[in-house]
Parts: sequence; structure tokens; C-alpha cells
Amino acid sequence: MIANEVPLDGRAAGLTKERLLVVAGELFADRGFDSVSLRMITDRANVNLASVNYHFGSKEELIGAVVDDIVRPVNERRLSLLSLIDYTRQDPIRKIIHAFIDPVFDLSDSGNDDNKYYKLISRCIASRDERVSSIIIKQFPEVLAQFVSSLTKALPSMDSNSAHLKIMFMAGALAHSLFHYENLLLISEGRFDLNSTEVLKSELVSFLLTGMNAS
Amino acid sequence: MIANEVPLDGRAAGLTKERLLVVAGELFADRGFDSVSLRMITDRANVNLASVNYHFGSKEELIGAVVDDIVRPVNERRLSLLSLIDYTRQDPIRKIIHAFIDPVFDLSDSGNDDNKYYKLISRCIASRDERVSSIIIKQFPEVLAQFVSSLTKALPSMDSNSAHLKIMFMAGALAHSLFHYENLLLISEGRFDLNSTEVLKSELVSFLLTGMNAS
DNA sequence: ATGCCATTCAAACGTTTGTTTGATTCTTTC
DNA sequence: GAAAGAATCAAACAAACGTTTGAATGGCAT
Repeated sequence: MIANEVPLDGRAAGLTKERLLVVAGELFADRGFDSVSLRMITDRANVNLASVNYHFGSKEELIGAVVDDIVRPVNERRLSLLSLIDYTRQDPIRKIIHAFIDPVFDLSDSGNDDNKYYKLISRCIASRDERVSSIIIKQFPEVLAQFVSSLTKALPSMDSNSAHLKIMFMAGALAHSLFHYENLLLISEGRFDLNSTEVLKSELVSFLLTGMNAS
Repeated sequence: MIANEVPLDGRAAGLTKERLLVVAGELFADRGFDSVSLRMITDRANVNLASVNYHFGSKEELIGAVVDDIVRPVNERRLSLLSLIDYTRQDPIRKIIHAFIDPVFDLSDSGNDDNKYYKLISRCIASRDERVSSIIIKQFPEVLAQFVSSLTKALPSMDSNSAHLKIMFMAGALAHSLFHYENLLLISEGRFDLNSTEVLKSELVSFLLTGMNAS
């Protein structure tokens, strides 16, 4: 599960910064931002403790870099997909939903079910941590506004307040189910046979699709 | 916003333990469990630092007590409401949804919109913190199983996997929207006129109601 | 009043935290 | 190949943390 077992002796290029981002992402995803110390990160990354402050300045900025690295592309992809929607064609609501959730599901480590990206992004979405939400908050209002706009365009009868709330419901259902996906598998002890997140995704889409059309 | 401004001199009965629970709950709700130190709690509660370890044994057990105090009554009320449902009458799905969310909304500080209970319970629901989830995990499988059972009873065409996921979607939408309720008000800067959580609740119910009936 | 037990208190404990330092090593450039 | 700059290293730093200690103080039964 470690990023790279290459001993990294002989000053292997400028890989240190990259290794820090990768390993920090793995650990943050699993245990949260506070519970992970810089020493855990540097030990696992086989780099010196001081390199965090050398390359990033502080732990807070390392967290910021990790979070930004995963949140920014997701939001950019969301807006990109949203802009492609043709509201005169069928099922624009479904496309709006996919524009919101697909960029998250697409973060998958191609078949790796212990997926750090899922856990990290849902940790970010659902985060109540000031350091994280300060990054989220910077991007999300724009994203939220665009999705509200799209939703009211697709469903003219829906008012803005309702649209805002429904986007939040969608974000919550997405983050929560992804985040507790492992727990769900554990709790049911085999009775619950999801072999991939594809089932989760299709269930989520149909759930959201009807919910969005609620009066 | 402090719990009680009574100086508490003259050894005012066994209030210390109660004050610790109240103040710790307020701070945990706002900043999370890790970011709040025992010194913050004891300072604000006007009690001695050592009283936490005296009354609770450790910070971990204080967290446990705070979480248990708020999670247990909610889950007990949920199961109680669930057991009252008559599946032969109309709209059992709506009653199932209310059984899940009402005990959370009922935690309200009667009109206090900066509601610590909302934030604390949604922090617990969405938490991946070992110390918290060890408490949640102890209670939630039973709750989850009961709701899955109710859901499949009300909608025989729904399979167990689908029911599990839908409960998770509901939990996520509930926790996320409650926790970010304040942020939602801030982001929209007045354009978003929810004067109470009643609007949020009714929107949530209608959203979930249609979502539960999704194929 | 006296002894007893529970509680509170100030102070200190040992860890762990993020951060800084100054020397050292590698890479690059001329 | 020597100088310069970037990166890494072991070591130490101060601060904050949860916890423990032992004395002081409270109420309460006798």
C-alpha cells in the first residue's frame, strides 16, 4: 500500500514533494487530518521530517495542497459537464446528477476497492474542519450556484430555495454513502453483496433522480 | 452562549460533571473532538482541569459520554417510532422517514438557530473517528437492520441491498444538510430565506419520500 | 467538634506535536 | 573541477497536550 518502495537514496530527483502529497493523501483519507502526524507521513514516505516544512511551509499548507489537489479537478469537471447539457433534450435532470457525482466516482483507482480518493473527497465534502472547509468554501458557492441554475432551468417549477436544498441533499447522500461504503460492507457481513461501487452509483442515481422531481 | 454564569464557588453540589458534559458538547459541536483541548473545556466551564479525569477518567471517555448522551436517545426514539407503524394503513414510507429524522429535528433548542445538537449529532453521524464510530457502530447496525426491515415490509418489491443503500442516502442527506445549514444561509447572503429548519425538514421529507420509491 | 469521604485545586509530569536550525550532501553551472 | 544553489539530514526547539500527584477544601454523619 506504500506509494513506492524505491529506497530513494542518491537524491532521486524532486520526488520528495510528490511522495509527500501521495502518502499524506493516503493517511488523511484513512484517519483524518488531525490524527495524522508529520512523522507518520515522513516515515511512511521515507523522507526526512523537515522536508514537509521545506517543501510546503507548514502542515496546514500540506493539508491545503492535498485537499486542493483532489477537490479542484472534481469541481472543474463538474462545471465542464454541466456546461455541455442540452436542456431541450430528454432527461436533463439525469445529466445534472451525473455532472455532480461522476467526477467523484471517476476518481477511482481502477479497481482498487480500498480507494483513498473516495474516502478523501467524501471526507472533504463532509468536513467540518475549518482548514478544509476554507478551501471548499472558496470553490463551492460557484459550483452550487451553477447547479441551482441548471436545476431551475431543467425544472422551471422549482424555486431557488428548494433547488439549493436538493443540491445539498445530493451532496450529503453522495459523501455519506461513499464514506461509509466500507462500513456498510462490514456491518452486513456478506449478506450485502456489492462487488463494486457501480451498484452503489446506479442506486444513488435512481434515488436522486426521483428525489429531484419531488414537488 | 456559556452554559451557566454562576461562579460555582462554594462547591455548588455535583454540578461539575454536568457542566463538563454541556460545555464539551458545545465545543465539540463547533470544532470537532480533536481540536478542542481539555483546557478549553475546563476554562469555559469554570472548573479545574483535573476534574475531567476525575469524573470521566480520560478525554476519550468524556467524548464517549457526550456522544452517547446524544446518540442513544435519538436511536431509541427512532426504534420506538418505527415500532408504532401500521403497515396496512396509508403512507408507511412517510412514517418510516419521520421515524428516522424526527428524533434529530426534535433535538432543537427550541428556537435557538445556532443549535449545538444539530451540529453534534450530524458530526457523529458523519464521523469516521474511531472513538466516535465505536459508539455509533455499536448502535447503528441494529437501527439500520430495523429500518431495512421496515422498508422492505412497506415496499416488498425492494431488495435488501437497495434498502440498505437508501437508508444510507437518507442519513447522509439529513446529516449534511443539517450541518451545513448555517453555511447555506451564509453563502446565499439573504437570497435564501429559510427562517427555520421547518422548511428544510419538509423539503427533506418530500425529497426522501420520492427517492425511497425509486425503482 | 471530629473524623471521613468526596471533590477541587495548583502544580508538575512525560509525551507528542509542528517547527527551526545548521551542517551536510547532491546537483547544476560555468 | 570548483563554486553556487537546492535539497536532505540529524538534532534540538518551544509549545500544547492529556494525565497524574498530593495537598487543600467542601459537606456530612456521628
